[in-house]
Amino acid sequence: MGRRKVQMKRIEDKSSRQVTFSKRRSGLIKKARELSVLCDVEIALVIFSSRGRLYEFSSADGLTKILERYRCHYEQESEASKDVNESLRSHTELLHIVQSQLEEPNVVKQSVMDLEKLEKQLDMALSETRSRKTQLMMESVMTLQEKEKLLRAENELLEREIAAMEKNEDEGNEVVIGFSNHQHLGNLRQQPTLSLLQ
Amino acid sequence: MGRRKVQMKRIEDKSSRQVTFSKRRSGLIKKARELSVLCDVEIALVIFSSRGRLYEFSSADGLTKILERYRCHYEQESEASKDVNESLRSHTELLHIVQSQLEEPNVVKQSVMDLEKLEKQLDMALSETRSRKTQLMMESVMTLQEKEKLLRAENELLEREIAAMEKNEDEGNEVVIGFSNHQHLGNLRQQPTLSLLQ
DNA sequence: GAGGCTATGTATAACCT
DNA sequence: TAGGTTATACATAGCCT
Repeated sequence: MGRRKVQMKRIEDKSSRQVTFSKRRSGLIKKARELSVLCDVEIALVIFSSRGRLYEFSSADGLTKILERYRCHYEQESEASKDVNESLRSHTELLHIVQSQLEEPNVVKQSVMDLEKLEKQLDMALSETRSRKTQLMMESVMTLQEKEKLLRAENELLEREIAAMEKNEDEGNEVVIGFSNHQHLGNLRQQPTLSLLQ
Repeated sequence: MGRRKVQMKRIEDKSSRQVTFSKRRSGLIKKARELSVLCDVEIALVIFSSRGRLYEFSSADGLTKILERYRCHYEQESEASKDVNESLRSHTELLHIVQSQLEEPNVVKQSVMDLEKLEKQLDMALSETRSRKTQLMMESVMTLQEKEKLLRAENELLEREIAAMEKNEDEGNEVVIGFSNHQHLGNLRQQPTLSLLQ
């Protein structure tokens, strides 16, 4: 879109990066606005410059309201909104189902009782997923606490050994404490960091 | 950008609006991604289709960063759950409206649109509460992981000292390795176990 | 409805002031 | 550092399958 094709990687030159940021930012916001107008959809766009300055576009009041909370602490919230959206997705999907049910002409006659039933089912599915997530996290925490305990134990053992060695040093004796098991937790070291929470 | 210049107003034809939405949406997300990469900035883009489906782009940062930044949002939790209750009430109310006006297609459609809006609000409130809980748990996990790291570091240090002592033993030399800092993580021991997850 | 095609309108990279 | 110009690369409107 310019004199030359540009590689899709961070622009190293600070000056051109700044210029590109300024130009493309306004371009992006313009396009966001166009999309929201042309297609009558709600859009929220948040851009944090590397210096922490916030630029945003929002077509919806609701989203603006949420984004306002982000404004006070700048960079913090781009991530948060992602998380929210993630949680949001499943529920939105369910809403979509409800919606399509409502829009189907033959289903319009469906009673609200049925709709409420459907919603209850959807809610159940949701809370199931939610509690599963919670469970995974709890397990992760428990495992980590267990690890901590083991590491502390090992640590204590090692310190005792050192203390014993020091003592023997002082007394001019040989070290007699065995070293056979201060590595008994070695396998722990090989375990990759838990990633249940991604 | 196409065969003809397009007026900046809502596209009335439903079909072309849908097509345009699809095409421009992907274009917008592509550009958002490019901007985040080229200029190394954080971007969050959220798009709700008129049917309530969510599309998003987010230049994601590390988990740790998210947690660090999320702390300031704690106060808003109670507010969020309040919103939830409020929205739930309105939601039920809307369902009743739908029920009472099932015979009138036009009104139903309008109510559905209202419902959709309300659902979105509800959804956001819910998500916020949910993600608040998630954040707390994740923070706990992160803290524990940090602890683990420190303990491992301490452990390694202790083992090195022992190895050094052993070596000196074998060579009949005195122990010369200092013990001044193998306790530098001692304060960690005094910290009570986190109990954020109760 | 999703993809592919092309003519055409836009965005923008490199310059310039 | 910002804003204007121009040559190009890119996005996409209208069509078709």
